[in-house]
Amino acid sequence: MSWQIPRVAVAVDLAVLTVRNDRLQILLVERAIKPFRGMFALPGGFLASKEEDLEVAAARELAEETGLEPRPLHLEQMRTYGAPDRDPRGRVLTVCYLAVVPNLPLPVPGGDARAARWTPVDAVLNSEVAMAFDHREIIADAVERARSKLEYTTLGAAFCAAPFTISELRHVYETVWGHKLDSRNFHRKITSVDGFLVSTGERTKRDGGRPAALYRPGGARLMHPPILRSAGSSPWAG
Amino acid sequence: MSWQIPRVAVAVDLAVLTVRNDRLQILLVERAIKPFRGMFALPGGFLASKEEDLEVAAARELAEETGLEPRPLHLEQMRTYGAPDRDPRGRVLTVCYLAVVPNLPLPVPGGDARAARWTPVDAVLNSEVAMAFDHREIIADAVERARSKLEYTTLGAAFCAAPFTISELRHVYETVWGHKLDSRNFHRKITSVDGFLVSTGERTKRDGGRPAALYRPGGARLMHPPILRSAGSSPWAG
DNA sequence: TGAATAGTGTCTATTAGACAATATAAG
DNA sequence: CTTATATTGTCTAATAGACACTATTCA
Repeated sequence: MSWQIPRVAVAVDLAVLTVRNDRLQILLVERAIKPFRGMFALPGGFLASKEEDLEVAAARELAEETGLEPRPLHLEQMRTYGAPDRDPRGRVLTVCYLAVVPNLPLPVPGGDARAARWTPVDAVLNSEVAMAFDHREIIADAVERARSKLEYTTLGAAFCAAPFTISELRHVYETVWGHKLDSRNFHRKITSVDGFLVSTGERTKRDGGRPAALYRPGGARLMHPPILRSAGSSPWAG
Repeated sequence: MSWQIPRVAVAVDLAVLTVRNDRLQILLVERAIKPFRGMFALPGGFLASKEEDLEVAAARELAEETGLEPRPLHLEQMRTYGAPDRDPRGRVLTVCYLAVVPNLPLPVPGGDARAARWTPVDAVLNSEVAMAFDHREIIADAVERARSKLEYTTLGAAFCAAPFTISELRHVYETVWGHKLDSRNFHRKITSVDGFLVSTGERTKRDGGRPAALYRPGGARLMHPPILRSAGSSPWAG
């Protein structure tokens, strides 16, 4: 079976999203080598060996390129990009993964990690950042996937470091969707979804204002019925 | 860039779904060659050349293996499967596509087409059919994807040959979801979604019963708000 | 006390689901 | 007419969204 079958290089790329400074941001690396040198790209790389599993490669790249540990709360395969001309070096298929992480300290360049930086997705989608390959379209897909999944899954919790408050979770929704939500209706809705949040019994110590209850993610992955983003929202002011 | 990068064989597989004889069915081919010979598999195959686009390969395989023409109303990339041991011949990555087609005449084997047959997905998922590779899991993913997409997209129309009636569309929903829907509420809901259906002005000639209005698919791809499958349904009797 | 944030209660417009009633065909 | 299917209408329970109000902290 190995005679005339074409074999292609396979890469794994990561769209790592977080909410940081009131903006949805994505982790980018500056390319140090030739095609698109000096431009920005998604962290990723070729399979380490012919036997490496895709998910393993994705987790490895995330750690290698960014120093991010422990593993993200959420890592899912998104889509495979395979246009014949997407890489000037030749045919490269890239299997893209969507990762969602809390607002972590910026990884320090050096060592194994390349220079990785958080960049607001708006800047990328508005073409204010020079992107390598077809990575701008990939990022657009990733953002839309994340926005959509907030509606009907518990993905939002993956943006929050546990334990977190309902306000923090709402802030994630508002930032990713780009518009304000009513805090009281959001509170009622979220707490009514079975298995989304588990109360820790603890409360925040605030500097003014009533302390908020702290939660960690529950086991539920799907939210039913969903929170739909289109209806009943005020325009974003932040 | 071509020195130590591992290169792998890339295949494209198709999960082609239709509604036929009141059941959700999938197109399978019987394997004529060695790994898993005599077992059933999804139609598909390796990239024809190192330059072939993935979507093009998917469309080509569909025509080649099944004789199905013209192209399906719906063809979308679903997921890439890449477990290192999923193919005993060596590392093979398969990019899977979900296709949805109307109830077409069974393709005739012979010529370019291999022996392809429609098989109820229940039989596959209940392990009543011997499946090659990891194709049973792929089919489970495809079925879940289709069930889910009926909720919030206009995918259901892709199961119907235009022009079609609202009853035919409802029958698709009932068959894919496995439970009855209220015909009157369904009618009201579907016709209220802007761009889902376009009336042709024609009506069916029935053999008893009021003639039904005929529609063709509108341009809309998303349905908002969605029709959720969990709520308010009577158990399936057919 | 006042400012700030968390959380609960209430009202209303909309929607989903059950189901009655009417419309239009074939025998 | 009866049977069969399509389509419209009506009622009701549940839900989403707006928003008043209470609760609990800090200064």
